[in-house]
Amino acid sequence: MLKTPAPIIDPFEKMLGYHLRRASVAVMSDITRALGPLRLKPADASVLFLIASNAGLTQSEVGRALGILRANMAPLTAALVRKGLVIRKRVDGRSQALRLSAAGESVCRAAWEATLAHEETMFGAIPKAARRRCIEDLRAVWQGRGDAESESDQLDP
Amino acid sequence: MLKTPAPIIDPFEKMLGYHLRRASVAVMSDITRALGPLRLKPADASVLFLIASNAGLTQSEVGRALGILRANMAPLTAALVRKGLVIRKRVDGRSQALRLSAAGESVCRAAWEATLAHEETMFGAIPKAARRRCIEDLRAVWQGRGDAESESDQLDP
DNA sequence: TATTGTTATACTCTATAACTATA
DNA sequence: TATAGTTATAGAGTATAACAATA
Repeated sequence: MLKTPAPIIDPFEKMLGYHLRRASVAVMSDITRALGPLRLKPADASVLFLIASNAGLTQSEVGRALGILRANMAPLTAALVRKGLVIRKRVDGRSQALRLSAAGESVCRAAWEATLAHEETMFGAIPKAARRRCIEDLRAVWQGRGDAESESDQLDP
Repeated sequence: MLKTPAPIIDPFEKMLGYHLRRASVAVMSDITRALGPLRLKPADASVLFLIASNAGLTQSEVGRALGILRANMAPLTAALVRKGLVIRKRVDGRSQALRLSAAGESVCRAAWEATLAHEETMFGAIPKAARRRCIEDLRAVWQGRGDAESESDQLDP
């Protein structure tokens, strides 16, 4: 008889929170890798995607929609401007409207392709209908205010 | 006519990865709050849960099962031992078998209750069957090796 | 030669506080 | 008085490298 290592009992078998966390870590790791060649981090790409769909949003509005604090939006946005991907325009004396430059549009399209490919890599095995249901359930989870830090202004209000 | 702020278009509507991330952040925030009174962080609780179900696992085995690096398991375990929740026993000259102390059992039970309550708070609106399917899909996502760092030894092999 | 446990350390993310200038 | 943007900084969490002791 071969001494096989005792199988580990999994106490997390029925915990959605645990699997959510592990999956999120794996997904973040893969999307980071996928965006690497474009010199974008996931947060950068999310900002590009959002202002591509909503030209003219201010920095604060973008931050609120994405759950990124103003204090962290400042250097993030500054870096995108410095790279020539995003254009800032004072609209109000204190607010900055954001839009993509031509280069930004191009990089944004590439990032979008990479993201779609990444989604297929990670979730391709999940039937589309199940994926859609999962998305709606998860949206309810994070929009349902388990959050404290949200100042009440998010996507899809 | 009242000037209503233009509704924001959501480019992440069909992205499972994005919703996974947002939900995970909300869930981590809430479980951190729920475990706070027990002076446990989520990683601490996950270690307690695992060795409660598998007394005698070594530090490295626990780390591999939970996706925590050996280098980070060392101070984490040391803190649990210092608090009197976990007992270390040299089993091999280099390996340490871990088990819960009586106090550890008690705190672990309380943490388990808190976690179940947290799961109901966060996911109570999702029907059990859908929750179960979601868990299985997510398990496949993170066990499916989108991961690089995993040294191939995880729960439920 | 590979593994365990450990220390030290670096890096990224996220959070808080404080400030200014506008509204 | 509240908001936008900014800076500085602190704190988690996670990562790598190196080492001693053991298998």
